[in-house]
Amino acid sequence: MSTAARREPAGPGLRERKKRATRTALSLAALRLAAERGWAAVRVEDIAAEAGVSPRTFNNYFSSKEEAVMASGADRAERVREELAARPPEEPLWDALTHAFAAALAEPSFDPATVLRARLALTHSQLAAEQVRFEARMAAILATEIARRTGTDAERDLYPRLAATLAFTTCRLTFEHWVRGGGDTPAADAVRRAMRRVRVDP
Amino acid sequence: MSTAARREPAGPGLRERKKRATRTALSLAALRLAAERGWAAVRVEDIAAEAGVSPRTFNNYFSSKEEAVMASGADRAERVREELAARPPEEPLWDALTHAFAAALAEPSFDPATVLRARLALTHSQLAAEQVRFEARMAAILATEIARRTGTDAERDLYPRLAATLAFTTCRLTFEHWVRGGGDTPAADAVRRAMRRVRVDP
DNA sequence: CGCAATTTTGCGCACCGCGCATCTTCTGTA
DNA sequence: TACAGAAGATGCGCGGTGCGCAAAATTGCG
Repeated sequence: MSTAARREPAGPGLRERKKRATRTALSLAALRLAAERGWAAVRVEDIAAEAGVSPRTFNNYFSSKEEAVMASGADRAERVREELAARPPEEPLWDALTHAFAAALAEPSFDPATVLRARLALTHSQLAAEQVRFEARMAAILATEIARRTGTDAERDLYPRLAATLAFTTCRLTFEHWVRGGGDTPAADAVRRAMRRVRVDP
Repeated sequence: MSTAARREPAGPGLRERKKRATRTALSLAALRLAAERGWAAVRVEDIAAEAGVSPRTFNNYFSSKEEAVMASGADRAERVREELAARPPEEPLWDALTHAFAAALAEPSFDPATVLRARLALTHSQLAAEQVRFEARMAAILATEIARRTGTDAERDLYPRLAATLAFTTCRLTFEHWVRGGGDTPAADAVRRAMRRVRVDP
């Protein structure tokens, strides 16, 4: 590569990159081990070994293995936020949400890990609970985006959080149903269809 | 009381009654201790002592303190199911759900423990997750009731579970919002208003 | 009363979450 | 480049948890 480093005014340094790498490594390791040998047979020690860090380090990133597994869904949730922000402001909110959630499940970048997480959540309610806990954090972020769009207050008004949470819940239930059904048709279509049947008025 | 025991053909015997008593005692003890000294300062050992049983017995009923706290909401959830079953069959589903959930929060039998659980769930996301896990079980039951009403299949169709879960979620978010706001107006009214803004078509 | 079924309890073990001290690695500056 | 301070990784240890197992206590029934 050329001698001159590119100008990256706020580019994350090595430290930050390593941190992110370790985090995703731990999360994916947890997911892989769970898929291989079953959730009950996965110990924190195993996850740490799989990711090449000490067991103590695991707890610097996650405070439970449940948290570790579900954290790998952050990318998808982040993409929902981006897609929503990219929708035209005059578009009705629920339509925009429908597009955003469907886009996050669209084909080209579809992540098979999402199916694994859904399968695990279906069979282990503790993981399902952790998934919802994770979604609640994402919904809070999405709520601020919704509040900005609709001119409401994410703190004082019920609407933004309600719309965000119901959208997440609809998407999750639809996806679970899609997984249960075998997943032959595109998941995004199923989500679009389900979202159209749900309405949340301001 | 009269010497002759009443005829209770399927009435729960002493054994079953004691079991239920122990279960609710443990659950309420957990809730009381959490309200008194804060969730972090409650150990399983304390809950067991408060309920007058051995620590080992606690785990015969609940596999975590989180589960114990939220289990005391079972009565309310059961009441929702009963109220829904009591609604006229020709009533639109979502209206029936609205009435059922509002009735479960109606004044005369309003249980202050519900507010305590909501407060705890607001400040401790682990408890919120457990609350959702609990609601998921209740939603599955409610879904069969909905399936019967709407002539759908609780297993194969998405609709019953979706409607049940969205109703529970709407009710929970509204109640949390109500608690956050101080809770001066009747909670049932807030739930009714929120439910009217949400629609789930079959 | 006495037996069978069920529940409670004590004990023990593997695992977990995390505070603390220490060591290693990275980053900004001269 | 050299270096000092910052930040992350690691080892250690402790209190707490979840649960299997077997003995003891309690309840139901004839």
